[in-house]
Amino acid sequence: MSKFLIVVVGPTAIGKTALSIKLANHFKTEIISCDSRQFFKEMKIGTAVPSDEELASAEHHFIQNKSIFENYTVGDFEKEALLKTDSLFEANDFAILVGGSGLYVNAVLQGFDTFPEIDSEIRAEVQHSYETLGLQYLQEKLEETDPDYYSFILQDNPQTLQNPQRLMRFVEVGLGTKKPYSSFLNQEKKQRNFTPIIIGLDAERAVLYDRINLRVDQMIADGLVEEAKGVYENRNLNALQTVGYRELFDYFDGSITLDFAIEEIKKNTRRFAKRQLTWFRRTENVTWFDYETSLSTIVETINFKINSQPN
RNA sequence: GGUACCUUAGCUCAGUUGGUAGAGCAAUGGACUGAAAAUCCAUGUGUCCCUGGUUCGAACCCUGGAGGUACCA
Repeated sequence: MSKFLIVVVGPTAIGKTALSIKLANHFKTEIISCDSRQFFKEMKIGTAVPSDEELASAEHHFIQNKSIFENYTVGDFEKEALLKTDSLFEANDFAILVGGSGLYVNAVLQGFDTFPEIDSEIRAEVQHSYETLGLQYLQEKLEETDPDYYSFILQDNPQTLQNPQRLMRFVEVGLGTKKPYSSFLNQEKKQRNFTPIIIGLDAERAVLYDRINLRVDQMIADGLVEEAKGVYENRNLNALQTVGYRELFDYFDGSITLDFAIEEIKKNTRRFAKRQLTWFRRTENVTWFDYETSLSTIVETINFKINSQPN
């Protein structure tokens, strides 16, 4: 029999954790978390990791297993997550993948082309050049190191030329490998030894936003301010470029009030949820459910999909 | 009850001598292959409180009404 990865996606605060635990219990299997911030053990309250009770009611992986001081990337996650699915599928026909980080879900479902490791000094150098010379430096450097890709972007997706973060990646690969970034793209597709079944959760926008606002208030009540204070001195780390922390850092700086910071956290979480929806809406083969749909309805759909698979 | 002021986008408000309206915030759509809870791009969504009138033409002027705020009773 083939192996099935049941994937639960959707915006933040929609109820993915609760559903994934029910599914794990129903299919008697374990959960792989696919959340780019819940890895970090220093960030517990602000990333809404599952509660102790939730963690006890199903086996979770990739929760609170890293430190913000590690330089953990989506490429690392891809490798580790695939090792985990392999080991789970040795004993089980099912595994659950749950998370709101679209890029990380993609990493598991499709994978990326493989790129050589880029020296951290080159990365820092590109960053520094951008900071001193501006966006134009990155655009020119891309045109120089990868003229084909530059004109492709210019024609196909010109907004990317305004995006320093993406351009820095293209340039650091170009400089670090002495080969064009695009020369690493479109390698042969990697095979996956499982069939994904993707479940999307959504709600009316007003309902979702109410849930977000309530959850932010709950995080504050649970001690998010203290948690953020504890990592304040490391605010420049990648992991801390995160909704819920940056706004509080501004409060610690004295540039905004606590009340304003909380409102900003709510607003930025709403915007984050909207970006997640944009990502998952364009993901193929997602079966969407309202967040209140019963477990039995969802399980029925999953079983139907399993049975309609050609063996 | 009287007097004054107010009523325009989801909110706060601007609106020239009368030519069917625009800012900020909020919001919405999108892109995205190792920072992704990041980063970037695009977008004004309207019974101008209602009614009748003046006018070629009313958010704007006039009548009457409704709601709100302040002060006086």
